[in-house]
Amino acid sequence: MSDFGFSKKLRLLGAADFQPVFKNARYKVSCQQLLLLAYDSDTPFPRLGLVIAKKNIAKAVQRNRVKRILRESFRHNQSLLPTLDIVILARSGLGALTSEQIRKKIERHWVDLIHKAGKTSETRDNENAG
RNA sequence: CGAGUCAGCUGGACAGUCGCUGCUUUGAUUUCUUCGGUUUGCGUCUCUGGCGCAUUUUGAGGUGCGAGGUGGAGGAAAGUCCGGGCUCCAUAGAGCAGAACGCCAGGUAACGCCUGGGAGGCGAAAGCCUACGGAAAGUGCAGCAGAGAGUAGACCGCCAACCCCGAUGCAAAUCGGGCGGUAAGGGUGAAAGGGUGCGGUAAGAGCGCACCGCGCGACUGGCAACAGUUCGUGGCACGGCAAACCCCGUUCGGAGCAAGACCAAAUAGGAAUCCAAGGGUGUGGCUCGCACUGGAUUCGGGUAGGUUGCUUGAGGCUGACAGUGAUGUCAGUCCCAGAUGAAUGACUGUCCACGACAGAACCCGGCUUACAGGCUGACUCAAUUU
RNA sequence: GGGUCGUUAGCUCAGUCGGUAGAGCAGUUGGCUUUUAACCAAUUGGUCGAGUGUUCGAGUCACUCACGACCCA
Repeated sequence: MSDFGFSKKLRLLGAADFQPVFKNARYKVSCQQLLLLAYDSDTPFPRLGLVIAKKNIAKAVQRNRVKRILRESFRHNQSLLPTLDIVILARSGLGALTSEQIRKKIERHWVDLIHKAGKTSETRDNENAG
């Protein structure tokens, strides 16, 4: 397996994978058009799930475009990410942005997520040690 | 040249790197799993053998993994407006109700679609548009305005012949009034009960006649709708609205792949058979019919999730033949998305006309709506310009 | 994906059989009251979601489109 693949192992499949992330969303990163939720994964690699509601992005072409950009960005940056189950929710207005704008937004969110996960894991390690 | 009409095609191209997914070939025999053989041991029985359990080894297949090959959104995939296939409800049947359609003929699996023809309308033409059956079966509707709105109607106007009264007059007659006559003109309205002309008359009027229009009948042509420089006949009797009810003809059972089938954690709400009642439910109502609720007896049911349905089909392409055409028949050839938290993309480079609307979700046939541009063919030409 | 329904004043809703679109609340003005609220009176405000058609005339009838809501494993 290369460092840039995106097989079914790296996706969240079914409600069983999604529910823990929604219920105990330890890490949250958001902006006006995007919301990222994440929780520690059971697997030794990060996993991605997308929730793109028809209500928020009406046209199928726009929904497909957004999903492709988000998946592609995850695929390229997966080796940098901590081992989390990540759910990305689209909010209304995302479909109006250009592909370049969405790519920049999600890359900024990856960085934020790495920082947050790093800090909390440190504090947790300290608690465990003490 | 330019303007326009119709029909059809196309919907950025090429190269490299990375990525997703179906199918297929192949590798390693690492994960899980199904079926079969083999070795050894134990148990058991109807004991030269069979069966069961464990174990050894091996073959075939599935699944996951690696590598290679190959396929991977649309003309509208959309809206869900119609029609089918398919699936379940009884095998989808009978009557009523309801709905849809509606010039004629043909095509089709079927249609509200398509083709050809007719009629009416628009245009200079090519051509385009039309829910286009019946108002001489019935019931209705038409506010306001207007005298009158449907087997008509005297507001203004026109007339004063006939009849009656009065005045003048010898009388003829004239004037005024009454009883009236009149649908040509004005006015109202969306709509006022054929049109034009001549005759006729007190003034008028299909009252009469001619022509036009209309109705009915015949004849001719056409499968028919319908048409006619045809003939006869009727003074016209028959105004509009059925996207008002309705009548006539034709068609239609209901629901949908989230249909349905299979495997099945959890949980216990059960399932099958028999019996009684005819209340409740079912994908519109009633009848028939089916299932459930109730009681008894006997043992298995099926939510999350998964698998399947799932792509070879009224299929595409090419040719021949039949037909004005839609289309059909025959022959050859091809396999052309099948995802399921949901694939067909990202980046880089080059080129040009600098890329619109937009993403399959069971599958087809249509219709409708959205759409940057580009290409091809056929046809028309009034005015203007050359 | 499939099915069902809705759109009328700033808001919540009427509008039967086609004939000049109403009610309540809100707003504005005036009155009452020392003032506000309440009350009383008057008044403003509508391309009837968009377009096309039928009709003399459409909120209403028909068709096309847009937007919104709900249901089905």
